[in-house]
Amino acid sequence: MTPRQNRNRDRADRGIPEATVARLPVYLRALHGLQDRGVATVSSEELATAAGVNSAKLRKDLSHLGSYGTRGVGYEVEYLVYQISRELGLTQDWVVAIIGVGNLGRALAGYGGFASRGFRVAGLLDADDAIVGEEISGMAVEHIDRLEEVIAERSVSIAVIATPAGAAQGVCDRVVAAGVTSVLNFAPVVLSVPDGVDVRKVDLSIELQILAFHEQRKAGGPDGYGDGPPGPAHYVEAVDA
Amino acid sequence: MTPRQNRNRDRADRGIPEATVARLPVYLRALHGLQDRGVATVSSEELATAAGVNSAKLRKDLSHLGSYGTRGVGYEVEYLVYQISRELGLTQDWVVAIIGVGNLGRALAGYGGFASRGFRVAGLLDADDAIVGEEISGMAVEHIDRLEEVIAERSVSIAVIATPAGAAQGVCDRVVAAGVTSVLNFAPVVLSVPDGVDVRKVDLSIELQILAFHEQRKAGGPDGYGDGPPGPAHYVEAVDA
DNA sequence: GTGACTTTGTGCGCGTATTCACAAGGGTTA
DNA sequence: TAACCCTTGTGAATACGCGCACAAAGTCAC
Ligand SMILES: NC(=O)c1ccc[n+]([C@@H]2O[C@H](COP(=O)([O-])OP(=O)(O)OC[C@H]3O[C@@H](n4cnc5c(N)ncnc54)[C@H](O)[C@@H]3O)[C@@H](O)[C@H]2O)c1
Ligand SMILES: NC(=O)c1ccc[n+]([C@@H]2O[C@H](COP(=O)([O-])OP(=O)(O)OC[C@H]3O[C@@H](n4cnc5c(N)ncnc54)[C@H](O)[C@@H]3O)[C@@H](O)[C@H]2O)c1
Repeated sequence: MTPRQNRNRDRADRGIPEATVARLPVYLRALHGLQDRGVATVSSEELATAAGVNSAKLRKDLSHLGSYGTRGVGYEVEYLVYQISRELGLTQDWVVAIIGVGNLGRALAGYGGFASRGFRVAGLLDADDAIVGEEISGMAVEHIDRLEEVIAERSVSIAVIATPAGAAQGVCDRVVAAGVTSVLNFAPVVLSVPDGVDVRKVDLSIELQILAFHEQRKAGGPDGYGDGPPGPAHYVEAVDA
Repeated sequence: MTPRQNRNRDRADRGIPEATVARLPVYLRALHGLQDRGVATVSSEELATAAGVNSAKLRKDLSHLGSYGTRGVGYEVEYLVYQISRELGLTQDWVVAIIGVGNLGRALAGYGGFASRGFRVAGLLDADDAIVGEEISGMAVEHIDRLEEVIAERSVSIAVIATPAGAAQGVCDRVVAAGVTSVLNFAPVVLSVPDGVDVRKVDLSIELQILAFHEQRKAGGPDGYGDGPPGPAHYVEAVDA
């Protein structure tokens, strides 16, 4: 009603639900797809379908950033892209270092999906002298001893850990000590970090196990095979008697 | 109280919360670590710490599988490993096919963490003739044209999609048509599948964007920089007037 | 055998997330 | 200008997950 429309970010302030934050990148991706197809305006229904969510959820998510839609019309794609990008912090570049340049590390190093979202890989570090010096995707692998220097000199703000599990906590402690407060961990270990540091993990093995659980259910469930657990003798008490 | 202890899986039947299922693999990993160190018994407190969760949550999670602890003592590591493995369906092997053998696909192909959990990679498929025939980790890459045969002949039950985004939905449709009901997707697209098919996605870019969001918050939030959006002219209405 | 001690299993209250359903708001057309 | 249509933004209801706190249940020492 007020002629002077309230400034941007109306209720955006603090407190966007974590579940919403996790979906914003999905909306953003869908919006980029619409942009590429030259679509200028999109309804919550269409965008929700493209993002694979319920349209009410989409609207509520977007409402957390402010009132950026037009009733009766929908959302302006370009504007929404900008607002979500800003909210996620993608209007600036983020400097990433990848630690552990093995099978996975080098796949990550060459991945184009990083740069296109404003994540700039500024360092590849490894402990193996046979790998140090090697050039991967136009960048030389450096020795892990230089970790602290690299982080400080290049203002690394996100560390990607792709070392074996045993080395991950040690590496994590070092990057945190060096001032990094965001870590993406691929090693199958629970990293412990001080308050104020965010860790996100990607664990393939866990994903497969979750799939296996559901797959088993579809196939008839764990009740499907009649014989009890083939465990050691002292477990029989739990079976019957 | 009943002398005849109720059969295994007391309330295990149907209905283990999804959140619990997602944590069981973490507990399992922690338990394997304890096994390697020769620990025979563990309390919920210890295991919870190792798994990075609250001990009450751990106990409640385990209670969904049945009453497998001993009050005053804790849980027998070996027995718990077996029960969780059984619940997750890891007492049998699962046959996996990896589709798209690029940077990421070949990292996955050589990953030892699969086999150690009972996931057997039985096929590597790609559309690029330059890659087909190549041997990776002791397995020859096959042409995507043979997808349906491979799935049928080797009883593939889990498909891992590591193709470019544009090809993912097409590949997904084919594996689903071929009878696969579990898909792990690395391509940055929302896959649409019929009911009864489970899709889990791993999206690095999303993880980084979530980290960026929190990183930005720590640095002072989106209110940190005073100038309004540098957007096109027709957005100024939303800025002020 | 008994009592003290330890740890499980869970009832309960709380906060968060999801979904429905609709009034309010803006565009559009005659 | 006015009536109509479409879509947003959100109140309210529901479902879900989390963690505290404690009684029940078992062990262990003596
Ligand atoms: N390859 C996959 O597909 C895959 C999948 C899921 C999880 N992972 C996990 O990702 C991690 C890396 O996997 P990978 O297959 O690339 O392993 P890898 O053995 O090929 O590579 C690990 C690299 O880390 C380096 N490294 C070891 N200790 C280090 C240290 N202290 N500092 C710096 N670098 C160090 C090694 O020299 C090696 O180059 C592992 O924890 C693995 O469990 C891998
Ligand atoms: N590399 C990474 O670190 C990384 C990280 C996150 C996500 N991803 C995603 O994973 C996917 C694969 O990434 P990548 O870096 O390995 O890409 P890539 O280009 O190196 O490999 C893709 C492979 O898929 C094959 N392919 C293309 N169309 C196919 C089809 N219809 N059927 C079968 N195979 C086909 C190509 O021949 C190629 O070998 C992409 O969607 C990418 O966005 C990759």
